[in-house]
Amino acid sequence: MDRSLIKRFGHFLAVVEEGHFGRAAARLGMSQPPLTAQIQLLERALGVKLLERTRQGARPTWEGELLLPAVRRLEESALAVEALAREVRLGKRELVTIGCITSAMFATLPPVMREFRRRRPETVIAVRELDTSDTLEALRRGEIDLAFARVERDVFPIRKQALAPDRLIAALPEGDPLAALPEIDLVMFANRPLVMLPRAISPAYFDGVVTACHDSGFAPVPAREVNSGMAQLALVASGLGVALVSSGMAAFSPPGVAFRPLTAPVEAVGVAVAWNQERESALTRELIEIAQDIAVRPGPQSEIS
Amino acid sequence: MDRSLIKRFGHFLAVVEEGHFGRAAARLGMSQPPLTAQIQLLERALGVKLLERTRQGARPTWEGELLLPAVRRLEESALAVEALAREVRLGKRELVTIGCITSAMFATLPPVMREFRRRRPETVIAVRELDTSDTLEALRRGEIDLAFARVERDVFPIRKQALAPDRLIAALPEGDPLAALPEIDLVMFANRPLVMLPRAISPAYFDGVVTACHDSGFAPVPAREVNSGMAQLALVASGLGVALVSSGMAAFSPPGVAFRPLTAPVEAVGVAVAWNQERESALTRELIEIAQDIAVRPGPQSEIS
DNA sequence: CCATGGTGATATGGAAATCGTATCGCCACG
DNA sequence: CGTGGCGATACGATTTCCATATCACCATGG
Repeated sequence: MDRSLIKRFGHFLAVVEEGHFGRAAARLGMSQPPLTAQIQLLERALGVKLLERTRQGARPTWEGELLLPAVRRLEESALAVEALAREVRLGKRELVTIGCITSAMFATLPPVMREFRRRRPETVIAVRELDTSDTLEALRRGEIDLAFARVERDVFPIRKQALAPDRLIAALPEGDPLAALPEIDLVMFANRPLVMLPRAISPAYFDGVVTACHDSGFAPVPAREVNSGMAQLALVASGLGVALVSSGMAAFSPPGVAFRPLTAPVEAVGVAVAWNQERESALTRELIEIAQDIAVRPGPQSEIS
Repeated sequence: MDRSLIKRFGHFLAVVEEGHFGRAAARLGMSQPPLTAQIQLLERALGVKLLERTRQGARPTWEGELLLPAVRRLEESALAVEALAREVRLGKRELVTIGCITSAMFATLPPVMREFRRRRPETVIAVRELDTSDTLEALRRGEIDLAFARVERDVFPIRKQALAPDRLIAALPEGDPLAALPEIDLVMFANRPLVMLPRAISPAYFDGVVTACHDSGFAPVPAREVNSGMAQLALVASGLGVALVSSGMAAFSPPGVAFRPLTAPVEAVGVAVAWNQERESALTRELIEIAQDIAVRPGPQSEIS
């Protein structure tokens, strides 16, 4: 979208709230004719008639009503940015914060935490469950010091160290005929709705799934998008589709979901330890070392059985 | 805020993502000098320096980093409006968005989803995993239409209908001596570090835990705080403490965690269905009715066995 | 030490966008 | 039927934003 339009959504909101072009114009500190013109430009750009002009003033059309909540959220987002900028304009304890994706929560994280606590019992560790893209963002901002996530490559200033390879497995609703099989040929998913995480959350996961499907000769049929691995499995449990998930998710054994290996194993980007090289500290270096040591010689806890 | 600024946030994002004014300008279809000028105007308007210019390019300042999440949300809001306008232009599609806390993801949600899908197969349902406080916020903002969360009471405009009572159970690291017991007397937790969710995330949970401990004659010894139920269990699995969790969390069977009932049952605020009465629709009313019907006569899926 | 190249910044003129003002078209209402 | 109030059109003025030319600075390599 041409971002110039965003300004005009403010105009649209003003007219809706006032129910009158003249009063809305006054509120916006402009005269009525250019306001009319701006609204007309907006309607042309969107290809949607937003306002019904009547002798008694203006009110939103049905289409305008549908857009209103989203336009209000846009307005609220703008106000939130403004408020935050004001706060920023107008200010850390020996604490390490680790961000961790859900699928690594019980395989990668616990052994690292135990070893670190053994070495430095006095250091406080906070854990935040985040998705991969959120971990990158949080690392950049310094909200977390370290992350266990599916980071594919270094992106300055974020560095990563791969810990172990991973693979995708199939998740189906219990009772699904395919669940009777010991393993799944991916081509069986060709006509099934596939519940996926958006690419923005984990590009490595998303691209891996799309590639695997294409390699099996079909394009994935996207079902609903969700915002977390748990929501993804919940939709599978609800019978709304099947999914490809990283093997770590099987650790949760959620009710209503059956996991099956794929006949032709599909590699996935494994969990890596990631950190911000511009915010490196002795603590983070030590945690990285521990994570690497544990990856080299895994204990029983880090294996799926 | 002058809404003209919003356009410039897009410029800011482009520079952050490219790390280079020239490449960002190319991406935005403009030349580099006016982009520099626009960013400068934005910085002056906000009174905040957003970018650090170096010989290697540009990267966000600390203040810029702090604003980034809000700016990204603004961008997402703009994209959402655009996408919705496109959908509206092409013909209406019915969509319902449900927010759900993790512990209700596999007990409360799936039967409701199945029944709703049976009745209205053409309606699209989106699911978002959120914590209780986030669901209230999302309901107010209209980002979700309905929520399954531990909402204790109505807070205008949010209404809630309790679905079923719940209780707290003990979560201990496997191998912990107490895990050998069939049930736990809560007083045994008196000197153990207790991993808890912050009160902001779920006041009902937090107050329930504190009350239960006091009723057993001790004050809880707080261990680390976490941002999600999964992170909470991960810390338990890591041996960093014990926890009291809602019975729904046992559904996950995470490795390294043993669940035990409490000798004296402790009631917890149960999952409720919540909605925004100012945004009620036929679809949300139907979902509420389904949830209530299922709560009155639960099927096998909604019980912990 | 110095020349060079690449970064963002400044200067300038022109095009495009947006505005205010004047006025129009339409029609519900008295 | 006249009138007044609504939004729309027309037009010139002003502001905004752009491309281009060039500059200032400095890390880098010879």
